[in-house]
Amino acid sequence: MSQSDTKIRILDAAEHLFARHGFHNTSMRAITSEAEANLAAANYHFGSKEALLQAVFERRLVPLNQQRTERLRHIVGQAEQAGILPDVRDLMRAFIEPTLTFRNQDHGTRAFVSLIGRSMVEMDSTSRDCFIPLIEPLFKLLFTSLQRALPHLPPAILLTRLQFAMGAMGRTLCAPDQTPLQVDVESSPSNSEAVAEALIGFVSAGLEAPC
Amino acid sequence: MSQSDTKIRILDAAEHLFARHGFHNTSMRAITSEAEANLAAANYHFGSKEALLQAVFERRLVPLNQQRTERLRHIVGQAEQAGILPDVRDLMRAFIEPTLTFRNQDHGTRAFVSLIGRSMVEMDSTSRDCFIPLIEPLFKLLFTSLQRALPHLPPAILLTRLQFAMGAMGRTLCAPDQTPLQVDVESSPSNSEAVAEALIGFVSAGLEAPC
DNA sequence: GTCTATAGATTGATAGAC
DNA sequence: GTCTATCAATCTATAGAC
Repeated sequence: MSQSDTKIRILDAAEHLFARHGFHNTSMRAITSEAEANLAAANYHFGSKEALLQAVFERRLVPLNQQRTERLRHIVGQAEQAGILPDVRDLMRAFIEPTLTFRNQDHGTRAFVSLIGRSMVEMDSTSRDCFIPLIEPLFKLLFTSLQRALPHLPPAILLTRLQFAMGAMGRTLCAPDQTPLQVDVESSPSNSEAVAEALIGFVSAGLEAPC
Repeated sequence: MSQSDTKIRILDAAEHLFARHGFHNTSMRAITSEAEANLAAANYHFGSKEALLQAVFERRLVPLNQQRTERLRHIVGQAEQAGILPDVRDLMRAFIEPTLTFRNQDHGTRAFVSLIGRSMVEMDSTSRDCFIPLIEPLFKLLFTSLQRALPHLPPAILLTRLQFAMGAMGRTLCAPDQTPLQVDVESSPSNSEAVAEALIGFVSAGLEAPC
């Protein structure tokens, strides 16, 4: 075959292991082993470990971010047409919800969303060098859209609050099921939709808080 | 000398490098090099790399958490005595503020606070095994205190929201100066106090949001 | 495109002299 | 307690047969 599915199996395995253990704590051998492929094949297809990470990001993040961009533009456009301010909750939902919907597609996208969450909160330079260029235009669009929704809020304050929101969101995407700090509680919202709605409500309230 | 300061220099270097590059991306050689100590000396004093991480956590986190515990207990006690509900902002300030105050003491504590932030958001199992047992009792106290402040809120919802707050806080402690996703903005709140107040306002608004 | 074999560097940890 | 020297394991990446 001209395009072997080995390449895809390696991408899937890398996605899974980078998400679970992080970039530096995942070896090429672990990836090719899980992919049932050869170590040399991975370097043949991708060139290096870092280039493999880049490929993992690009495969899914480009279409996902396009979807989010369109939703944001639509909300801002509709509000402009109606002569009203865009709604903070609508904007944050446009940014957050596609990620969670994406998450529920299959095991691959599920792992990918964890990787996104990890990349949003980690400081690791390798991951950030791959991730930030792919997310920055969308982040700027979100920022300017929120400026329209909250015209009274100083931009510097908005930016600071948006960083808080990214922290809350990143941690949630990274480990949505598990409760990292356990507390005895009957039941926590298990399904993604409930967590997403709770997150949207939380960050919207924080963004809209009085100054 | 019976207790060489080599041990302390190694602790300081490990604290700094673990905070900046993470556990797995920091080598024992990098630590001993920065500490101007010998590789074998580090293993002599601490036994292993993981035990060194444990020692880094314990040195500062135990007194810091004791201070936070006392502040939380004081707020709950005062409210109880006055026959009113404790205030969410006061509770979150008691949890967050000592960390930032601690941060401004010297370069060592500054690096340590970054490490705490990193540990709050990362999934890495090694760091978590060392960190979680040290923070869990305090986290449970914060949770029960917030339950008193927000008696109408279902515990499961409160727990979910508290996880969001931990994400926002962890990311802030991890990288308070730098703006990971750059946006052109005149000036963002540079000093720790302003960021801390913004964070307290953000998470309190999120916790108090209607259900 | 896929494999074996291996180069070349780096890792955590330890033995043993002083 | 501190050092040199080194072990054994692991890592990324590549050369070369098929």
